[in-house]
Amino acid sequence: MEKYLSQLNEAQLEPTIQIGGPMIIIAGAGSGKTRVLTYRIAYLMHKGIDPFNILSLTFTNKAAKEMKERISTIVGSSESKNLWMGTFHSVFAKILRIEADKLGYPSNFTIYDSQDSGRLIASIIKEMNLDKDIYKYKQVLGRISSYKNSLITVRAYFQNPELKEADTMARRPRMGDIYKAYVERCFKAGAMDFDDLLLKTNELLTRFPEVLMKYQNRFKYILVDEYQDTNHSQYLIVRALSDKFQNICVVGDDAQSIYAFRGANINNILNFQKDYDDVKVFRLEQNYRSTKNIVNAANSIIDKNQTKLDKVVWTANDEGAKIKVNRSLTDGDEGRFVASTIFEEKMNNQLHNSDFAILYRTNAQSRSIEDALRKRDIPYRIYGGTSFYQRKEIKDVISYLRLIINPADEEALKRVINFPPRGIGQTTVDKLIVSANGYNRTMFEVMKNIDKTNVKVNSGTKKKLQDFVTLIESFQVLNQTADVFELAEHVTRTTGIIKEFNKDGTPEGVARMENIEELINGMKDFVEGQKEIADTTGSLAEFLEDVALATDADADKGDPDHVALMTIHLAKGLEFSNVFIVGLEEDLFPSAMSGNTRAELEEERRLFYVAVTRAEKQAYLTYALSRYRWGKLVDSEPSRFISEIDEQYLEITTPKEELRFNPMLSADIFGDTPSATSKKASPNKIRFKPAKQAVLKKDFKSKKEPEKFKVTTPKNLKPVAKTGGNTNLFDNKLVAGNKVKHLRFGTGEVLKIEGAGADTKAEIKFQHGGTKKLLLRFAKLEVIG
DNA sequence: GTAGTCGCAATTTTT
DNA sequence: TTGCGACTAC
Repeated sequence: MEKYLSQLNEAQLEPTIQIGGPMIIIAGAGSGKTRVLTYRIAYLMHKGIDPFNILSLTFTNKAAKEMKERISTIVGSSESKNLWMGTFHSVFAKILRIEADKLGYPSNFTIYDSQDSGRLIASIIKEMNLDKDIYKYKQVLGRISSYKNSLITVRAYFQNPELKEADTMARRPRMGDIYKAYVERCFKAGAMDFDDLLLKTNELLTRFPEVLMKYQNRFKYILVDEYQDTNHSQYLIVRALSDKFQNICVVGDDAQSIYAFRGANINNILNFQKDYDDVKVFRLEQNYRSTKNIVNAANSIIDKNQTKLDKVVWTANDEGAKIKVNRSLTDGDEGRFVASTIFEEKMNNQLHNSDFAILYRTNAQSRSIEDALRKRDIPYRIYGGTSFYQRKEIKDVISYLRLIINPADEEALKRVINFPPRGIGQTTVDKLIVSANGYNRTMFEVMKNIDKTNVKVNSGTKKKLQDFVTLIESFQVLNQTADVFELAEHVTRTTGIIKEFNKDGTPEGVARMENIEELINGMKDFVEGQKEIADTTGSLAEFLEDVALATDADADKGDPDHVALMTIHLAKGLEFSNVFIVGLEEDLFPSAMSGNTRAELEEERRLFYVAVTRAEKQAYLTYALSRYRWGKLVDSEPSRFISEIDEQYLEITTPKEELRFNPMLSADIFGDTPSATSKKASPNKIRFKPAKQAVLKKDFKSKKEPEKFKVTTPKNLKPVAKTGGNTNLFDNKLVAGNKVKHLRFGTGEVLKIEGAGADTKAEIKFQHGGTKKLLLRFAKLEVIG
């Protein structure tokens, strides 16, 4: 143990060996807080505290797993195995299963993911005959989620006229009714959504003092990581559990609070000292991760925020390289810039793919980056997005398994009752739902007792329904003896899922098959893995719980040497040698949705801070002048965040090719002139338009746009039919065989056209100067025959 | 009841 | 651009 403690600096050591009492560790980015947390837990155990009495709550399952592994190398795995470690959701799901009967739930309750919740809400809105344009299911879901996170139950909702009034003002007077129906349907289906896992835990601890006492006595020592991202519901759980012994240690960084949108309350960390008596406060301010340039640049960003704790992050590391800022014409160019930079850096400095990460604000941005990486044969992996377990085919298989465990699970039932198609259509399903609601029974029960109900279906359909019930029941029997792997294989075969995806030889079908195979292989690993863990049985129920709470950040498979692509949110807690932060444009980052309040903008700024502080050695900021958004090319302007960084930490780079090929530059859209002399005169300046002018400017621009493109497309270039009414201005096409004249390369013949839209290229054989591929939107081509 | 086509809305971020 | 829901034709 001494050996480990000696690795810590003094600021780290103090909180590590502080055993009892409430304490807060305010840990700057890269200050080694994970190390402090792990060593602290190891130290507690070293001091004789039973791991059964330690609860450690982390932000992701992956973080928990890694921490557990590190602890087991210090104290041995037989000890560390008994630690309670995981996300709020996974830890309390386990506890809720144990205590489920107290709340009237079955212990095998299903966990609805957001997709299940969304579908159920959409279905309720439809059943209530409400206008789906006013009651958008996503907004309704968000609203319900925030009620739950604030512990506003259905009853509390109806007792508080203000809430109802607020929803009525928002033109959604029936919100409370939807909420009520949703909660009832979840309960009837034996299902909890993500928010329920916290809400019901609170209910459990408040309604049953003896249960509270039991867990207070069990969790004598509680640690919470990423405390700045806890919501009210989580806050109350922590408070309740730590109330007796007050051995509560929270770790966090207010500057990295980026989850307010899902209810995280930054005040939890800001007010921690008021919540407990004699709070010991520790600060970790030395950054071990990044260069001086990066740390200082990040500090200059976060300085712009008003709401923050007092803290100065510093580093003893090298000065390092400046942050490179790159401007591109389009998102496609941005991708190419990133790919070619990675390519060159790898060559020049013997770096690995895994030394690079590309971070973006929204998942939709990954596409253009992917395209460019693929063209350069750079292996990459996308984290997040539609995760593996969200894929249709996977959810279908999982839904069968969920039904085996819990036939009341309505969302699972609706997914697979007619998949693969077995002649049970929407009409029949609707009848079942109506009947089930009428009898206050589950759909499955209605199907099973169809003769005793008022459901009117023809005899053929009745037979089909009964067959389906029998099918599921036969699986349930098999589940008594078979393990997860065997069961899943049986299910996919007998239901015809395999056949369904195999029958069309389409690439999609093949890909889906492969995904299902991967799932089943994963089950095999799960079965094997569980055998080694003492207190688990490797049951289907456990597998499903893992799946329900798995995040894509948890998965770690495939070739480890890849470039990582992910949203900034997902990157929190990670570090990479070289980091690209792409899409630094107004209305994208900061997001257009966040522009209204100071608080929202500050959260965006913290997000930017998180992004920059991921980099160890080199950070790149990129932005494009125009970008495809929902299929249309729209103009963008540089993010205000770039200009908020102190200029001395930046290096502005603009590739030479852009100057050469880019007629847009000569259109003087920056207010710069493109001449070499003026470039020299202000090499490191980006001109920023004041944000306030943004709206005006957009109007102005949209009128000017056609003008701009005349520059790129000479008048006598024959326009070919444009697609739809879509204003895709790049669609003027050449055809192979055209004779063209290029300003620099002279005359030539078009050999072929490839690509589409903004990426349309022409391969042209010039009379002098050989064959070249030119991007049409850059090349000044004149058709001469 | 099914399958195929069409039109429209969507993009923040996730346990 | 994609994906989903609604509509239509068998």
